[in-house]
Amino acid sequence: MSHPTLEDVAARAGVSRALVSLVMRGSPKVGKERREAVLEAARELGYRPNVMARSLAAGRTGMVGLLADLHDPACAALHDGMAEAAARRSVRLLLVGGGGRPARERAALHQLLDLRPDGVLLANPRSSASDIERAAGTCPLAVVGRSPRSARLDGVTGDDAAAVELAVSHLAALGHRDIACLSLSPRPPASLRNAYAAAMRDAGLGDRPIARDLLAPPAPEDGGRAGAWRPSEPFSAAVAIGDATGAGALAALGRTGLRVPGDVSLVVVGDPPGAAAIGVTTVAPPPRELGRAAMELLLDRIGGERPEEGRRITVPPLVVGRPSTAPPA
Amino acid sequence: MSHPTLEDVAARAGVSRALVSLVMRGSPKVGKERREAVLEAARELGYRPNVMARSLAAGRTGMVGLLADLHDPACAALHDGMAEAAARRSVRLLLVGGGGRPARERAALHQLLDLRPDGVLLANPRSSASDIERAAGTCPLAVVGRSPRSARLDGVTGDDAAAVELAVSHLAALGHRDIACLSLSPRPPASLRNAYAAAMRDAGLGDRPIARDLLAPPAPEDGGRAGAWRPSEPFSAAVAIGDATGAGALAALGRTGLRVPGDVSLVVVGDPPGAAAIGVTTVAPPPRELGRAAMELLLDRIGGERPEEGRRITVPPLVVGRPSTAPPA
DNA sequence: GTGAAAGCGCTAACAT
DNA sequence: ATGTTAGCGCTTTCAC
Repeated sequence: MSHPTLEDVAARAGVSRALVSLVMRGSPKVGKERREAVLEAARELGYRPNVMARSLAAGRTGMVGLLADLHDPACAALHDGMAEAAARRSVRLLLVGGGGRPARERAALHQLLDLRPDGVLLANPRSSASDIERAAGTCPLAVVGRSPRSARLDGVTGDDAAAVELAVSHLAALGHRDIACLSLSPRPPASLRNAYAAAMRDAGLGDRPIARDLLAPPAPEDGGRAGAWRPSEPFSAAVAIGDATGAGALAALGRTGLRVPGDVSLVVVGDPPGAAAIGVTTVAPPPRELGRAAMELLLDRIGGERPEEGRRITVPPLVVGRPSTAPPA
Repeated sequence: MSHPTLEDVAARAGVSRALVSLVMRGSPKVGKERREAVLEAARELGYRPNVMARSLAAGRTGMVGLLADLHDPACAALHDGMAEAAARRSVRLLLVGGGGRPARERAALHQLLDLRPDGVLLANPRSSASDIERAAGTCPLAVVGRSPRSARLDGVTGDDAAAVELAVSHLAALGHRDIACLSLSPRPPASLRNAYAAAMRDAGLGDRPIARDLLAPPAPEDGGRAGAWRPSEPFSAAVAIGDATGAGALAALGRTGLRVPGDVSLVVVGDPPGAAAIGVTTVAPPPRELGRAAMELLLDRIGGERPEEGRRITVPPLVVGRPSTAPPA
């Protein structure tokens, strides 16, 4: 028999279906005698409860859905943290791949909600605020990675400003004094500019404007040849804000004769793909921790807490030291 | 109403439940009039069919489960290929994270099977052959990434020997003549040794033994200082077999004065984490293609095909050229 | 074409 | 402590 049912087990153990159901759910009010008989029969038959049937009857599914982009390298650690927290409360974690594009994510979200999970976790969602709010009307929901737009939603995020400060103080502690700050964004948020300036001040250093690129193009007389790029200002270390900026900074440095970390130390605020492989120091909230916190928020809500205001958790950043940082030459 | 049911829709449209069910499943034998009324009512109510109830009644869930290790960088592309093939047949793809450790994978597999998916895909499974076979007894199953032990199971894999040959011929085409071959494995499979030898012969070159390390330690008189490692044999290019070997080779080259690709070109057979970020040329089967093929195998089986012998698909390797390879100096 | 009736496998009162 | 009875929301014969 490929899929024995509760009834099969009951028949084999010589008891009623309800009794088997109680045993399977570990009810304390079943005699030791019968319990063992039931367990024995179930084992012999290779019985496994049908989650669908159970959910339908119970009105809860016992599972939490995660919508995430598998291409995000932090996704695995995020999932680990969630799985860990879920396991502690014996909740099953199911993943559907959002895949980045909003249209695909929307479809995936629907697919997830159709399963009637007890709750939903959205990792770095790209969906519209209204889609997310509609979903939240359907079942408990928490957002991780970005701040949810609606104030009623629970969310777990990192703290970019704290990360910038930490990056600067890390470099300062290493002995750097000329610490530049890079951002691809044409106008970085004031919070980040302030964080950089404040951290430099705290370290007793003077800040400079946040730049999009610290390397001036080769002078015409150089003939534009590779290797002729030079720093537009002297600096021995740089903080690149954001994954894209980090990648760009590395590429830019690669075009110069500048060695990392020999000539310049580099810290990326964020967690770009391949950071570990490339050996670049990063400052970011540990994704595992983000996941754990989000799952806990969600489980609280599933457990019955229904605060009017969404709760927000901020996970402090951590420095992951890699070979791209060293004391100045 | 948070979750309107079929009945709610029926009431609103003034028809019977069965009629709504037919419409929802796109049956052709419903009058245009009533169909539109039903669709309208469903839309107004925001009706979404309950997958659980539907599966329970229909005896199929319309979903396939994927068990994969999210930490595997190829996982995302694998999933994309599967999702693409699944979407064409309107099957939902659900992921549960195996997480590498066999115990955890075992639990995840059970969790997946408890959902009664129409089929299961195992990506690089570490589970025991007996666990896998037991699972295959439960529902259609296909293995991707490794060859399934049992001959009765469907499987999709790459072709390591072909990849080695392709790597060698790629380097030969670039103009390399001294092409070494590295493997961390103490005794690489004969198929790989032969593939390397054959490819060298085809290129009109002489092969050499596969080595675990091509860099001799510094001679004692050097005082063991970094940068003193030297090639134990002259070579201008190397093929590293396997992710771990690739990482090791890069690290080893990093300890020397040897530049990549200036002094030596490197090709990794496999797809180590961060290969793209690091800029190392790889030769491997495109993971997306592996996923697509596996899903198609599975859907055939779900569709009713039940060949006695498991079917095997081999996806040919592809060269992904990156900066670690260049013509010899 | 349309509706009524019988489950799918399980849980959760409610009896006993 | 154990069995009985209704459903959960849907699909699927089978009559009309």
